[in-house]
Amino acid sequence: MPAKVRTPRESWVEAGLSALAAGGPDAVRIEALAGSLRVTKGGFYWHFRDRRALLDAMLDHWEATLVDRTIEAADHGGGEGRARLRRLFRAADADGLLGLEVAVRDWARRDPAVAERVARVDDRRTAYLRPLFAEFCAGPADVEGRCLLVLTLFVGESLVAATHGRRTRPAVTAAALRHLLA
Amino acid sequence: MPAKVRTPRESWVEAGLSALAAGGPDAVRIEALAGSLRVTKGGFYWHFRDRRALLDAMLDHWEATLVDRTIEAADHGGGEGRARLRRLFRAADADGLLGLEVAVRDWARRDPAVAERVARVDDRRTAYLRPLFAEFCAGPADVEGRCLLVLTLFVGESLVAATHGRRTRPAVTAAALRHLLA
DNA sequence: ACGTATGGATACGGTGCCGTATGCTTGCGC
DNA sequence: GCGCAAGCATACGGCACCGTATCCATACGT
Repeated sequence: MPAKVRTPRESWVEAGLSALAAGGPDAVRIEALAGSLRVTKGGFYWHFRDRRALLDAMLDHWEATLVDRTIEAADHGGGEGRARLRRLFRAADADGLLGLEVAVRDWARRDPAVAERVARVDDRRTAYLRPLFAEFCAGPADVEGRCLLVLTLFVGESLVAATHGRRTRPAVTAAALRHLLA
Repeated sequence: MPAKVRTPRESWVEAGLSALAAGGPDAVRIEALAGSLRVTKGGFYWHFRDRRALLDAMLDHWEATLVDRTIEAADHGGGEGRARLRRLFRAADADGLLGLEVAVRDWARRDPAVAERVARVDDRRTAYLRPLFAEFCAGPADVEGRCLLVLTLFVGESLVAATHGRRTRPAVTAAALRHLLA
C-alpha cells in the first residue's frame, strides 16, 4: 500500500457529507472519516481549523452545488410546468441526495445557522416552483399551498414507511403527484 | 436538597424521549439524562440493563401511547372525514410530538428495528385515513396518493423552512389542506 | 538534485461517556 | 422498630474521540 499522497480538502468534505447523510451530524467524526479515507487525522488539521470548520465547509458545498442538482435535471429538456415537475421527482432519488437532504433538515432543527441556510434553499426552490404552478392553478393561495405540498412530499417521502398494501411506493408517489398537477 | 427518592422507570423514558426529540438518538446519553433528572446514573442501571434497553422502552412507549394521540384528538367530536382531517392538523403541533415524530423517523433511516416500528405506525395511520378520503375521492389510487400527501405534509412540515413571502405558514398549510380535501 | 509547500504518521493530554462494583439511604410490610 | 428491597451516590476501568505537537514523506519548480 503505497499510501497515496494528496487527500485534498474536497475529499474530507465529501466524506463528511456521506457520513452526515448516513448518520447525522453526530456521525461526522474526524477520526472515523480519516479511517474511511485510509489515512490518519494528521492531515485533517492542516485543511481545517477544527471539526466545526469542516461542518461549515460541508454546508457551503451543499448549498452552493448540491441543492440545485435536481432543479437542473428537471429543467433539462424544457417543456411546460407539469413536465418539469414530473422530471423533478424522477431525478430526486438519484445519488444519495435525498438522505443528505433529510439529514441537513433534521440538523437544522437544532442549529440556527443551519436553519438559516435551509430557509434560503427552500425559498429558492419555492421561487422555482411558483411560476410552474401558476400556469394552471386558480389563485396564488392555491399555488403556495401546492408548493408546500411538493416540498414536503420531496423531503417527507423517504421518512414515511407506509406499505400501501399491494401498491408500490413509486405508484403511490405518482398518484400523489397527479393530484398535485390536477 | 432532600434528594427526593423514587425516580421511576417512566421518568427515564420521558427524559429520553425529550432528549431524542431535541437532539436525535445520539443525544440520549444516560449521564446527561441523569443530570437533567437531578440524579446520578446510579439508579439507571437498576431499571435498565443498558442504554439500548432504554431506547427500546422509549420506542415501546412511543408506539403504544404517543402515536395515536393526534388521531384521538381528530376523532374527538366525530363528524365527517373533512372535519376530522382539519382537526388532525390543528392537534398536530400540540406538545412536542412533532419533533419526536421527525427524530424517530430520521433514526429509522439507520436502524432497521426502528424502521419496522415506523412502518407499523404508518400503516395504522394510512388505515385510518383511507376511509376518510374514500368518502369523497374518485378512485382508490387517488385515495392512496392523498394519504401519502397527508403523511408527508404531517412529518415534512416541520422540516421545510420556506418563508412564503407575506403569507404565514399556518395560512399556507391551510391552503395545502384545502387542496387535499378538494 | 534539492528544498519548500503540501500532506501524513505518531504520540500525547484531555474529556465525556458507558458499564460495573460496592455501599449508603429511604419506604413499607410485618 | 426492623428488615428487606427500591433507589441512589461514588468511584473505577475502559473506550472513542478532539485538538495539539512534532517529526516524516512525496511532488514539483527551479
